[in-house]
Amino acid sequence: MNYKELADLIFPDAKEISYYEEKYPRRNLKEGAEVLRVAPSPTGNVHIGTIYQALIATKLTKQTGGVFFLRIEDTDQKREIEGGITQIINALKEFDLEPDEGMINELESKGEYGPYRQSLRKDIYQAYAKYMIEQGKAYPCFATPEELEEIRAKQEAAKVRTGYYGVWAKYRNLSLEEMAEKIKAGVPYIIRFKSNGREDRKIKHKDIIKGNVDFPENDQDVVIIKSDGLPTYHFAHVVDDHLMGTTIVTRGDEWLSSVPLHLQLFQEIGFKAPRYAHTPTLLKNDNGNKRKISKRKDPEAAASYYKEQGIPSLAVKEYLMNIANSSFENWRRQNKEVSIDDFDFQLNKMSVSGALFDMVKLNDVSKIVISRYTAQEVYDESMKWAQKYDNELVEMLSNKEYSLKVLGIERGNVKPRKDIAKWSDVKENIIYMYDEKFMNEKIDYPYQTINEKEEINKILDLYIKKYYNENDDKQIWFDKIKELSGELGYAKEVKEFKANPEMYKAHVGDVSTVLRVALTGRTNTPDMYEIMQVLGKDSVIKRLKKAKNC
RNA sequence: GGCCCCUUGGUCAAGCGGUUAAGACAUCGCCCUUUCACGGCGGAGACAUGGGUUCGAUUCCCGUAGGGGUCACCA
Repeated sequence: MNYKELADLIFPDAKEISYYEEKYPRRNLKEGAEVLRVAPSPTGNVHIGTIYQALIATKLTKQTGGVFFLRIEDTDQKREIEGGITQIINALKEFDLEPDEGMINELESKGEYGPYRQSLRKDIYQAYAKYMIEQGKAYPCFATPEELEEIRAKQEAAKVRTGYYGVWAKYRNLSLEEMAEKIKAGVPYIIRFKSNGREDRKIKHKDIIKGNVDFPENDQDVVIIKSDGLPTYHFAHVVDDHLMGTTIVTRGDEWLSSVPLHLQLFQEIGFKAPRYAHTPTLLKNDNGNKRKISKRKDPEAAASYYKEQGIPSLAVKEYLMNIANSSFENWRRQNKEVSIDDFDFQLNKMSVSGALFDMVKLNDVSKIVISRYTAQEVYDESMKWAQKYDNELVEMLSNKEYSLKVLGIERGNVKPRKDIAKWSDVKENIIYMYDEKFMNEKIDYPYQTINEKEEINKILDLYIKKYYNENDDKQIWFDKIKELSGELGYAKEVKEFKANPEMYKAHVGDVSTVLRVALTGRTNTPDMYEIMQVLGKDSVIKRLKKAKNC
């Protein structure tokens, strides 16, 4: 019995690896072009970290003329959920991060290096596992879960490292005949890597983000093919990223500690290893402690959360880009109108430590992003959001022509309004502009300085009868409010009032506030002149009268 | 516990042996001839800690503390 015969016994039908090496030739890309991928598992809610990785990958591949592909890592069938792949694809689409290659639905893919779904690549992994066995670099292991548990218990008692390595690897040194015999007898087994590493030797790794990191060599005989015939992550990573021509592996830094294993695997199987970039984890503040954003506990971990909240995906992307390269912020301020694609992203400028995901800052980014939208865009996006989450808003917006005017207030000028951070803010921001809402509601008018009913009515009356004219331009309109103020004993200028407070009842600002509150039911609104223009004469009069009669 | 990573204001962060230690968000004050949202100006606020190395350390080295990750037939 030799290695070849053992390999044939275990994988009788597996092809030679030369078949796959020819089928998936090295990519022919121009110098400097990078190939990156995002490789999520279809386990449910898409994690915001996946979006983060995809953002980085698209930036880098677009900048270098490379390829960005999506690979589905579904080798753990227990954790898989139905429709998981579709969710991932849709999430990437939502954020406008569509891959050049990869799965396009649950079963099909585009690109020459597929399948891009690991469970569909079983024969490929087995061919390479067979090759490893032929080389004497992998072997069948017959340890049962109980045996493994026993080994662990002994190791813990002896206070040594746990794991399947060295003298603890009890099936590693079985003779080939013994192995064959057990297999023929039907004893269950899995395939393990036969590590030649030594824990007392160091390997050096240069990570694009983390820099130089030294580790002890890997000496664990890790499982490469599980009992269901599918590979573990480690083996799939090595085979796939080799075959698919990945040049830079970006992944969360929870993977950093398996770099020694992966490098060793690449070397032993005879592939050139990719470069690695381990990205810092997105953290959140949990009662004063930082911790990883968790899919289970934190709603904001789900990529879908932002859509539900009505935060534009572009805002999320800009925020993430901010975390990735802090110079983005400065660049953005100087390049307000151009696409995020034009920003020159640098992997090696990423921070090495994890960043707290800051919703407040996201909010700010989002306000700026939305402030650049036209009224039409705000309308379309709000409507799209409302149709899913807020019927009342749909109802309001269905008066399109009017809504466009409302949303257009103080928009599109040099200093656009920045009061909407998410589409769910829209309703509250504009609801008072709709007569069918405003006129039928009981309004608590929050008058400020001037708050006696009689005085208020005097102002409103005089304004309606003598001063209000819907055709006035802004200057005249305001001059009239000043005159009205003067007529009733209020200072026409605030400064004037401050200089001689005893001479006046109050000032023009206070009078304006009365009008504002009467008109809108609130003290804080956008520019009152524009509001009155949008409302139109009938509505203005109606509203002032309603306030009077309250 | 072993191994590995990290540590600049409340948060994100520039910095890469000599700086008045940038900037953004948040916060506070003032201004922007009516509020708000903007915008402008300004304030408060930081190099975890102890040793080295050096003429000089936020920056380099070592220790300590704190935080994080990882040690599966999960990824």
